[in-house]
Amino acid sequence: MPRPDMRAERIPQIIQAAMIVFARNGFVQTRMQDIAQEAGLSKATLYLYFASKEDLIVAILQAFFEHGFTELTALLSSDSSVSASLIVWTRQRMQEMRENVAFLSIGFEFYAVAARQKATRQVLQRYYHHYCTSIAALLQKGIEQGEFHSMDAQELAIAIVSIYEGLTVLWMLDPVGFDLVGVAERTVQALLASIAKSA
Amino acid sequence: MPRPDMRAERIPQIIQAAMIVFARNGFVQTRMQDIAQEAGLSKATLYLYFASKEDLIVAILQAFFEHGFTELTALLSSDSSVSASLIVWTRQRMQEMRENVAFLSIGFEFYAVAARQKATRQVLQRYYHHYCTSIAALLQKGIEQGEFHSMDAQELAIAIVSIYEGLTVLWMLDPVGFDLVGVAERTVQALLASIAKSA
Amino acid sequence: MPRPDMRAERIPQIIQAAMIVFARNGFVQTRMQDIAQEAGLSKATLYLYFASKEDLIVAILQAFFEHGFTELTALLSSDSSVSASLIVWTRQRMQEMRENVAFLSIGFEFYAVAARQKATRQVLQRYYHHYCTSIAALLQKGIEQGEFHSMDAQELAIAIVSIYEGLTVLWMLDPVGFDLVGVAERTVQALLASIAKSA
Amino acid sequence: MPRPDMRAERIPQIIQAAMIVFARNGFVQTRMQDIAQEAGLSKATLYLYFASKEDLIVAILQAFFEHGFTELTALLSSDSSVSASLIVWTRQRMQEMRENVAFLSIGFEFYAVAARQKATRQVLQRYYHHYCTSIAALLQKGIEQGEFHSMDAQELAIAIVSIYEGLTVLWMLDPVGFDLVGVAERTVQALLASIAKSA
DNA sequence: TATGAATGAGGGTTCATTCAT
DNA sequence: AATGAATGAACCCTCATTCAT
Repeated sequence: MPRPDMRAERIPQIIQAAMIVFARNGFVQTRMQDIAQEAGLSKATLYLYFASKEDLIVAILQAFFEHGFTELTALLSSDSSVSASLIVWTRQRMQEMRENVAFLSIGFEFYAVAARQKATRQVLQRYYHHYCTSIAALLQKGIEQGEFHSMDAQELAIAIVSIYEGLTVLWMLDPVGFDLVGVAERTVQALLASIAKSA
Repeated sequence: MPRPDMRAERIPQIIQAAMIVFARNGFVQTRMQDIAQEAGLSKATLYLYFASKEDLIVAILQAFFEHGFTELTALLSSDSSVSASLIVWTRQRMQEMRENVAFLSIGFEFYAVAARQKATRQVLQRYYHHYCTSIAALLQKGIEQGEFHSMDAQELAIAIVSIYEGLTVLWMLDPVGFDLVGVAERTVQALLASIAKSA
Repeated sequence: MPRPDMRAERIPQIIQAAMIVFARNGFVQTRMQDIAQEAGLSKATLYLYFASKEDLIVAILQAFFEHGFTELTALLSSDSSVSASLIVWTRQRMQEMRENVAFLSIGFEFYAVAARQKATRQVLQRYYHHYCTSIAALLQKGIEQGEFHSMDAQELAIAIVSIYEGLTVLWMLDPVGFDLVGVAERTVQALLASIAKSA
Repeated sequence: MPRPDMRAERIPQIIQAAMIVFARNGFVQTRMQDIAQEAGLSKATLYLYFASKEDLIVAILQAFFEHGFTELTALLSSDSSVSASLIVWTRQRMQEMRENVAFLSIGFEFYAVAARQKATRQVLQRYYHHYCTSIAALLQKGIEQGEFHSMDAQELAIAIVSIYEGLTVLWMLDPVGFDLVGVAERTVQALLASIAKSA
């Protein structure tokens, strides 16, 4: 078993390589050999750091879906209006999608795995639950500050996150068909308008 | 090559069986043997009707993404208001999703394949383009009939379809977390309200 | 089981078709389907006339290597000199090779099978034994008629037949490299000259 | 990809094993499993050294038909008479055939393949062309040294090589029927006698 | 007599994983 | 710590053969 400092160097190197080839060819069609080659290591070396291909996929699952939403919760203490905050968040989020377009296929493949495998589904469920709850907290703040009418904040949060996910799918299919960031912004804007107290 | 009447019987039988096991195990992990067993046929018989596993997947791709939107275009000649029509459509569509939950994973797997493969991407792109265009036509009718303010019908259609897709993802992850049909209806309602003339 | 008259029609039809595709693709690579298609019949029909692919190959083996040498033995009663007879035979035999070039590969494949399988080897052995013996009888006649010196007729016959076989191999490899008939004639001529009594 | 020194060990080992089972069962009927077993390796290991069964057959084709004729060309500078040289060569060649009788079927199978496949045919054609040309050079030397009358050396070379090939076929069919080496020697002797000057 | 339909038994090739060095 | 070498377990696809009609 490699020493900690070696692991700290190799593990991100391998995950990075795996993501590149997984994105290109899918989890199952990607061979350990492909990952090794992309990482500039030998196949056997991968097994020093990950017990199996499955383990490596789990590590990537975590990298994708097990981070917090610090930026989002930070907006809770922002001075801006909630509407403005959410629009900023929407823009940032969509820009991020656009920049990571090369890895979108990995996310979609995780959707497919989640739809059949409980363990993966739970990871994604926690992630999106946390995500929606963070958005809902913002919306709740808007209600409390008199910016919005009273409404089901959790439900609207789900709708907003759904828009992010759904637009990403359509945009992946036809990246020049519409402006991902613009449509997202305007759609969220429209939903917020529907709950805004007459300014 | 089997006769047309035999093909008419076997092909749906095989596609049905394939969808069941593909949904359970994914395209790549599913063995032709599994499909044969599910269909109550021998492996070799599958090859009388489909030249390869690839071909069978393409047939399912078409079953999923190459039908028209006759019900949707029928709404164009409906006497109801466009808003009412769209809500009805939304409800039907989401109920359909709920009923076909067992096959959702196939759809997600096609997203993943589409993100990597141009041919599959083009099929889905055509499908969603047609879908959005059909919705946009309805919205346009609403504008012309004075039901809606003028707006970018295509963009709003994209937003609506995105809501369908995005909500389906979140709901698949947590089917008891929210009411798929209800949230969809109310979210679409809210978007339509934002363009409605004189409420 | 088909009636005799049907068999008399179908069996040559099938053998003919089989020879064409066997010549093109070899025994093992040729599928019963290929033979059926070439014969304009269905696969199952072949089995009405031949119990197995093996049986069909045996039938072709017989067609190739189980006929007599009536023309050759006829030369025994010819008035011509043995030398002249053998030259004529050589010419005819080589012309025949040239005309049946399309089927040469079948003969070579039988050599290969004979080299590994006793049963096939015995068929070919009988054939060539008979062939050499017929030639030897002619040579013997030449000795008795005072045309040739005494010599080992069987051995010279083997040499002559070997020349036929060997030249055919080389000519198949490079049909424009030399004149099959001419070289065969002149070589046999040279061998006969070496045993001719000074005319 | 294994290192050169490992390859140098494994490749001959595999080729040797393949030749043994190919000779016994033919190219197509031989399974990679059979070769692996004969070589004492696993099936998958074969694929570390040969990309396919086809590749392995090509390697054997080369081993059979792509070596030079150094011994033969060496005879060009011999002091012996050309006749004596050719008789020595004939004897050596036939003894070699007798010793490698176990592999004769491979050679015949290559004839069959050559008769159907241009690529293989070209390899054999080059081989025999080179072979005949080397013999012809010897004969030409005999002419120039006054040992032989003028004649078509290339044609006679073809005849001599044909005798080797043809006799091998007949001898394979009936190894006790005649003395391969003796008949070859005496037949070549007879042909040489027919062109010898003043014996 | 003929064949459409079906299938059991394979065979070539791939690949995740292991292990000796 | 790293890897060259090896392999067991699969998996797709093929094909000779059978049989009901």
